[in-house]
Amino acid sequence: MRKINVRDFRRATRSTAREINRQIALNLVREHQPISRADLARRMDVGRGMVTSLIGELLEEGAIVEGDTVDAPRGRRPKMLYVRTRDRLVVSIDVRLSRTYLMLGDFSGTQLALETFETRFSPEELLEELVARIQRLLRTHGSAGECEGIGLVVPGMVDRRTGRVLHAPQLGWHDVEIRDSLAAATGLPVYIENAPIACALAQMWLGQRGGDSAADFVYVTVSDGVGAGVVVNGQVVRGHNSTAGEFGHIPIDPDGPRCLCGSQGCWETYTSNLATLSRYLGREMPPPSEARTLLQRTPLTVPDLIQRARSGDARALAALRETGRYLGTGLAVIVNTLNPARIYVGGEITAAWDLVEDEVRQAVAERALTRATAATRIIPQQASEYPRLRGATALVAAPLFAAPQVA
Amino acid sequence: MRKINVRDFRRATRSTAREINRQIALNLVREHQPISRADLARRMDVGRGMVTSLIGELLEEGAIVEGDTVDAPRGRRPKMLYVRTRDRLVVSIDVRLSRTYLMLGDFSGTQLALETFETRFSPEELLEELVARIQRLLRTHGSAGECEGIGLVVPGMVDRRTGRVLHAPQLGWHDVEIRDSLAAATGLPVYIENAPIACALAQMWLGQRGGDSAADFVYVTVSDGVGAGVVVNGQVVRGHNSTAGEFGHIPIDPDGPRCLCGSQGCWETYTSNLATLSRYLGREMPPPSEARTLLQRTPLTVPDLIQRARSGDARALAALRETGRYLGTGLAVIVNTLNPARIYVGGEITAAWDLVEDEVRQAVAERALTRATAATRIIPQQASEYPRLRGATALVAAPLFAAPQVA
DNA sequence: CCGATTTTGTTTGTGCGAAGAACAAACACG
DNA sequence: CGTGTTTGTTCTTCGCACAAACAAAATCGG
Repeated sequence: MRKINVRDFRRATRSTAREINRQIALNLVREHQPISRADLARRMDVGRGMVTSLIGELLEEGAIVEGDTVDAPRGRRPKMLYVRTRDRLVVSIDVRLSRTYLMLGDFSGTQLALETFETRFSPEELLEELVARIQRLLRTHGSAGECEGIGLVVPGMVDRRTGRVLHAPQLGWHDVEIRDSLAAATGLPVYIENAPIACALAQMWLGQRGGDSAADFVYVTVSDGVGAGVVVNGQVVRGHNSTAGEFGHIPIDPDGPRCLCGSQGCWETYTSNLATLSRYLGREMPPPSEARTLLQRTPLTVPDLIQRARSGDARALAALRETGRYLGTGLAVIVNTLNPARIYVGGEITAAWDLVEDEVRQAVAERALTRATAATRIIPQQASEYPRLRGATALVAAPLFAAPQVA
Repeated sequence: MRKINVRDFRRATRSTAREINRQIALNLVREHQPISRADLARRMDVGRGMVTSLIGELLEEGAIVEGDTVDAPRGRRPKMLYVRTRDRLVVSIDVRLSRTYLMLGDFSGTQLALETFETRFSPEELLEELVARIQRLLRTHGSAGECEGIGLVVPGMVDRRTGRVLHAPQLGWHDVEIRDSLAAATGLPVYIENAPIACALAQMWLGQRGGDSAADFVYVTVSDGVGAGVVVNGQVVRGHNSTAGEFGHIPIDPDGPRCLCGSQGCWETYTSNLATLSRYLGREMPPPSEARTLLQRTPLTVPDLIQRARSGDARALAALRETGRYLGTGLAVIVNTLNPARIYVGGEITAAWDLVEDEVRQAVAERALTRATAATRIIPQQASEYPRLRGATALVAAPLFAAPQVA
């Protein structure tokens, strides 16, 4: 039950019904491919005639392709339909504190090429490096298809309308323009988004097919900072100023460690990678001013810590478990306030999920208000799946499959 | 950018475009009434012919009414259009811990009759009492119009599909069926919802016209418990198990007072009415087991406390201010995680808003992550406006104005 | 006072696309 | 090789957006 925005609505025109049905057909193909026209007609509850007409348009504009005819028990054998993905390329970029990842993939998220380089903190230098590498990638792999766009994921808040990076503390960026410059330099459409939201989009659009793609879920990223991408009613929550999802700074303990945000005892100060490492090293969470440099210089990483825990280092295990417990405490807040169908967790700690899962679950269960919410599925996503790069891909691919905006 | 749910979609049919445009026209009338057909055509960017046809249908089914012709500087004088509200009645019911409120009003929320009685905690007895009173109300005021439905607001979680009250601690209800019984006994459609969500709906649908009805806001109710109704992208957030919005139990201090929920230091234990009163009385927050009875027996109420504060009782003022500060701490969580355009606050404490506003604002500003979010408008809604009863009215009225579900 | 002008509201054709029926194609089976 | 079955196409009907012409009701200017 949505309210119509009387200041910004989209009236139905002659072609609106067609647009709606076209997108439904496209999404049904995406979800059930390979699928025949007749099957599609049954699923959409329309005559086969209309499907022929819809599919005809989709074929013409190259959104889907016709595959081979396939065997059937009786009657004429159907020609199968597929979403065209293989020759539609996407450049996916993940800018992180340490390194920047650059991937060339296709619409389904399949990786064709992957390279990384040390992140330039100056937006101009980063732009220059990116443009050069993108052009080289596209020259090298140009035969594989046409590039439909660039997805750019940054660790910070992004204004979706203007494309400006409002605030990215890890990069030291404030109100930085990069989307339009990159688009101008490459001649390709560029989509920019903050990391947790992009990860949520990837889950929504590139999650396993037939997999119960929930309309209500949260993707929590735990790494240098802690953030979340929230999906409600099948839509990403961006908020009024594009800054929704900042769960990293919910208070856990008013007397807790100082946080970069200026407050004390934020969730982040208990569950970020730095927090976990500090716990292991037996020191206090370092003061915010030293945190960033320390993070870049320290030889020990969370994967190292997990390695040690697995090798029998009891203190490493304890440090991870405690992070798990605090992680659960924060997740309980999400569970109670948003009641998502599931929570996906991304970040280095997921590599140790078998070690910390019990702690996380228990902490959630302790604070969850109902039995149903206490049982909320919490699903780790391994870093080896490159969730942020998949998110960047989703940024480009998703708009072509989204429901048309109506009313 | 919404994802189409391939398991539950609504295909566009011949009449879909008409439905969409009909609802848009209806909502434009609602927002800009009195409005002429010609003006409507300009706002919708269509020919006047189509508006004539749309309005013809809406008039026929009684959704809108034609008013008098009105003066114009030049040309033919337009006939003004209005949403039909005066002779469309709604029974609004607000079940609270102490008393139950019963209102007969019209579609615009205008009150025709209001009565209250002591809440029966037994669902059967409550149902009986409600049915008797509703029938009497409708007999007495039957001449004013026809009743279109009953809106029922309860202090607890409600499953919207089944209409069952999942959990209402204040009433001691667990998985109670009342919607269908009430519908069967009265022959009227009954809509049931939990209080904060209903208040949010009222804000969305019955908020002042021309008032910037935001698509992203949160309605926080502070009274015996603390809850919230969250609106994102113009839609209420109910969550996967209809339990979203339970902000009352976000942790503020792990060493804080025990809470009814079994945890410690929940927001509720610092900002509920009981918390404020306990603070004034100089005692610890009472243990959960005694809380409910104490709350019903204590002679002192929050309005009393506000009265004392205004009369110069410094300790009363301090207690209220501290509640304000904690209120702000919790609101900051909402501001950072959901980034709403505004937050509405309802509950007894709003009567002292001038006394506590500074504390609230400051606490929010301290923890808000950006300047924009720190400036999030926080708007008190006085209890004298009966927000929950207005919410009950909105439950009945809103579905008739909602955007048609498409794709 | 009467025609020109302006604005509102209705009516009337036209074309897009859903709805459904009829038809053609492709295959299995006896 | 006919018959039945399923897929895919074509064709007709009808609702509704779209646009233009038309009728109605007011002001204005001579």
